[in-house]
Amino acid sequence: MIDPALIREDPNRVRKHLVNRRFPADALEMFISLDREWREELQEVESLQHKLKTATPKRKPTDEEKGELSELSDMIQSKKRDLKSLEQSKNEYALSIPNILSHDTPLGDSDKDNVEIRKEGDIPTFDFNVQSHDALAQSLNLVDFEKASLISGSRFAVLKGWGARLERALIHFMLDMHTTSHGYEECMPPVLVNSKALQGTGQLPKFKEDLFHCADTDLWLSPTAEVQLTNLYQNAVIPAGELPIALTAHTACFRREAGSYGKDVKGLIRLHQFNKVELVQLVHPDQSERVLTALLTHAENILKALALPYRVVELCSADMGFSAGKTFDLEVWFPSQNCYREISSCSNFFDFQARRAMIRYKDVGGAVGYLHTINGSGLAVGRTFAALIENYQTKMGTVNVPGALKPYLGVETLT
RNA sequence: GGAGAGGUACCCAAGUGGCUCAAGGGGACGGUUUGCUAAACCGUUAGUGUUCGUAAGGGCAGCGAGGGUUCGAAUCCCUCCCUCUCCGCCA
Repeated sequence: MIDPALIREDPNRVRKHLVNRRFPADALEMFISLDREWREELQEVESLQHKLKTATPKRKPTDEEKGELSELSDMIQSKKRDLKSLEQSKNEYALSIPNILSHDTPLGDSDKDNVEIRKEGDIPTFDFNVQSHDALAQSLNLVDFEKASLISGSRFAVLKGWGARLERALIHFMLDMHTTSHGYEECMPPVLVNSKALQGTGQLPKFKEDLFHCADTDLWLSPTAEVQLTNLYQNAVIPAGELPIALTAHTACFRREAGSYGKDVKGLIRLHQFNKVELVQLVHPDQSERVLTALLTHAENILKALALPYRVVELCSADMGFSAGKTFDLEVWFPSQNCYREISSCSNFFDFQARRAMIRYKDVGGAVGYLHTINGSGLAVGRTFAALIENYQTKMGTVNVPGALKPYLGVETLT
């Protein structure tokens, strides 16, 4: 949620952000008019409430007094109902307005206008025809898509044998690096979350078609551990001295992928269920810009340790996620596709999520404010798996194990 | 799933319709005393959200959440959530 005071004081600035995002302004305009109406009603109700409070005697009132007070009380009650419904729809619209963009966000119309910041690592050259990761994985018996569709349908995978081992090794390796070298605390949260948590990080109310919902309950399959880790602190007031809070978790993540028919239908790139190691930091507002850079480095360090070529891309105004104010994507090289594909997305949300989830900090002086949240994938495990086997494939159709993973896998080659 | 007991502020806790604009402890903070500490004593401890106001400063809300009854609700009624104990089932 963006600061309602900002909308009241400078609506044009907010309108401009929506234009830059190529985002419709309906919700904003509705909010502005409902908010005005709500505040007028609120003042009236409160002054009537004050009147009732001061006029109510401490002892049994006379019948005459009772009549007057009763009338006043009825009026308050009906006005309160109006106020409540105004407030509800006002809040609904407020929750549907995306975050303000960072001052330095590049402007653009689509993902084509994202800005490449730098490239890292050497793109491997092959003196044979490279195989796609799904062909490789199937020929090496690392994964079985047919069996997965038998039990779960399309866009699921069963990892087997060395495939399962490799996935587990990657998770283990990533968590080890983030906990021992980058200072994150490891967490194992539930993967079922309630709608309040999803609202806190911005998945609800707008994007429920992207989520799996458990029938007859208020439980949803979390699409990213960002939801769990960030919302651990909902309604908290954290002493500034305890910041930053840095958490990492491996979880399964679940996405409907509605509207992505025909996209990445083969392989491990786009599944309904995938593993991800997530990085989340809760920081003092002064620190968020610096911490985003640091967190990006933490994600990059995984790619560097695995010696996978990648590039850093800054998202432009039109491609930015709903809750994010500034985002860097990491894109890893896929030899078979001859292009870079997203493997991590690292964002600064400023106080947007903190406002929704009511996560605040308290300074030594006692001043309370919304803190900033930052998160990123460190990394998407399935995509790392896919990139790894493609980049490390050999002429014989086997896969060399990168040095960093040998302690976890105990073999030099997957055959 | 069945049966019971709970949820009050940083913590413990009193409080079954108006004498409570939530008692009393503990802790924390400030002070008196003191060579220093402790003890004792005195004081502060509702934080927060929201709204009005340039501000100073008002108002309103707030006893797990949401509704209701009432002139008036922590207290009565309804729905829901969470915690604990026992039973059943289960990895």
